[in-house]
Amino acid sequence: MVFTLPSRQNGFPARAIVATGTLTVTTEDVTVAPVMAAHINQRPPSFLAHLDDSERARLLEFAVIQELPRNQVVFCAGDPPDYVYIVQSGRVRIYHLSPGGRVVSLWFCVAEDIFGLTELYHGGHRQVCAQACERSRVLRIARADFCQFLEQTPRAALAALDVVSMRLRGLGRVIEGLVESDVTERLTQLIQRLCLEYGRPVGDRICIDLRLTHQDIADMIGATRQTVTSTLGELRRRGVLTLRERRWHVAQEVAGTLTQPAADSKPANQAQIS
Amino acid sequence: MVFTLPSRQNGFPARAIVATGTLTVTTEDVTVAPVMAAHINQRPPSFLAHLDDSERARLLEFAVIQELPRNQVVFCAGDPPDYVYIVQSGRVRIYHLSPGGRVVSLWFCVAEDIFGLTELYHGGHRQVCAQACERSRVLRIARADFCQFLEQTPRAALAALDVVSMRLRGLGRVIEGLVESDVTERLTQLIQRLCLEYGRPVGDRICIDLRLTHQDIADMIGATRQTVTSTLGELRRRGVLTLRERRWHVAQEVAGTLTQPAADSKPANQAQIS
DNA sequence: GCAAGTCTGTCGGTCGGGCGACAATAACTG
DNA sequence: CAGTTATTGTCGCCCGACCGACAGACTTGC
Repeated sequence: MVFTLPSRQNGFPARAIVATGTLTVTTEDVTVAPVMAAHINQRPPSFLAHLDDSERARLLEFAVIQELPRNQVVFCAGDPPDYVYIVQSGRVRIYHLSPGGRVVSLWFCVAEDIFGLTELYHGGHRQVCAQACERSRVLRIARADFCQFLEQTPRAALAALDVVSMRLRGLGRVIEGLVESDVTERLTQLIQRLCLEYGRPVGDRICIDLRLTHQDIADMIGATRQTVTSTLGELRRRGVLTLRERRWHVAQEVAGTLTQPAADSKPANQAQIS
Repeated sequence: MVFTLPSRQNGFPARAIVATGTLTVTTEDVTVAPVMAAHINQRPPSFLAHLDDSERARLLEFAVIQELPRNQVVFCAGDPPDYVYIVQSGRVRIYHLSPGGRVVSLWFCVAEDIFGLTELYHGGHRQVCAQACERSRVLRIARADFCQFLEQTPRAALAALDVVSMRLRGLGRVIEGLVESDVTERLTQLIQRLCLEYGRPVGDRICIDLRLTHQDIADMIGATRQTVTSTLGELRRRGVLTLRERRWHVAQEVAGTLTQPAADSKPANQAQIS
């Protein structure tokens, strides 16, 4: 059973293995200069990582393992939110399907990430769609069970709050980028974000074990496939990006130019007291 | 002490009283045809509304009342997240200040809304700014106290989760709009959203007790002030909006066109099984 | 291993909307 | 009430990016 989306005739091709050790790099991955190395894998602790062993064991009693073939849709906007999911392996894309048929990727879930909990309470129907980017395995937990677990496990509820907060902050940044920046800048910021969250140091560079098509990237930064292609090409031509042995390298000075995660917001704009 | 932002020389002028009874309409408010009336004030229950009396009382023991003059900045991106706030009266804007000095409004907090909790745990510094749109009163709770309260009060933690989830969904929709729609559409959707969240039935129409400048609106939908002005004017000219006695009226068929809150996502895009 | 399908790369045409500028009106403030 | 400041309304220029189209490279499945 393979799903096909209206906006493109094939399924989603990205199928990297992320955040776990194994990785199969077949075509492209993104690499960054050493200046970034210190910040690599600053990926926030996942939901499961917040729990201790006994809590985790208790939660997993409710769980059912579900195998997802590539491109399998887990749920779709409008579905009743009957389950919560935790990724064991693989990668799941959370996205909107706009009325125009456009895919708008919001974020990816990798190992240990939880998804589907946003609509738990007053959510009504699902607001977003979830689809496996690659062959994946997820744990499925019934909504009622999960709610009960959260009520009995304060730390878990706070963990969930933390995860959702993190995503909220992420989307805020995306909005800021969409409003403020042009495609080149959004693309640069995306590369940096991917480095920080999914980067893995390889020699003096950082490798991202994602295999995203230009269309995937376009869906993430709100651009068209063509623009992404040409912008990527232009960055390469300008020396900002270089493509060697099918791997992307980012020039050091550019990585420096990119805004750092925490301390960037303050300096540029100072409110004046009158 | 009045704050002025670099991007505009004056402060923020919006100063409506919202969601509580009192209202001072001086210039403009938005009104919608009766078709919407059934959905008015579908504003999700606020954080405080989730709590019972004893829980609320216990929380308020930690609280300190803080009066905010108009345009007072509560916190700014980069600040340490030492407090959580609950609005008692007035209105607080949560926004990003982009490197270019642009204001990007994410959402507003009105009576009983909580804000500043997104950075409670792994947030590091504040990611967003908060500023009183008008004279407001907020309750300030120290971070440690609030954390402790959440740990001891599972329902409160879930309430917080619910509130943050709601906002997450909201931002997802905003992103979808930014990617998919042009300014006219985004503006229409904004008006509808405002009707649903802040609308108050007046006669056969619905009144929004917000006083937003075109600039405010532009900051919310990612457009320029000029474009908002002309788009608003064009909608009026096309009969979609009419400005009578300084109040906006939305034609009924247009209100019908607008996507309804819950059941809109399904019909347009159906994934095909291959 | 060949054929079908997918992805990358490139090129004009077109246009929405940003930007600067300026006038007119409305809203505050002393 | 008068002067100042904020807000609305309008215009023209111009650029970034969308859109359609197509060729070549790569991947995948039979």
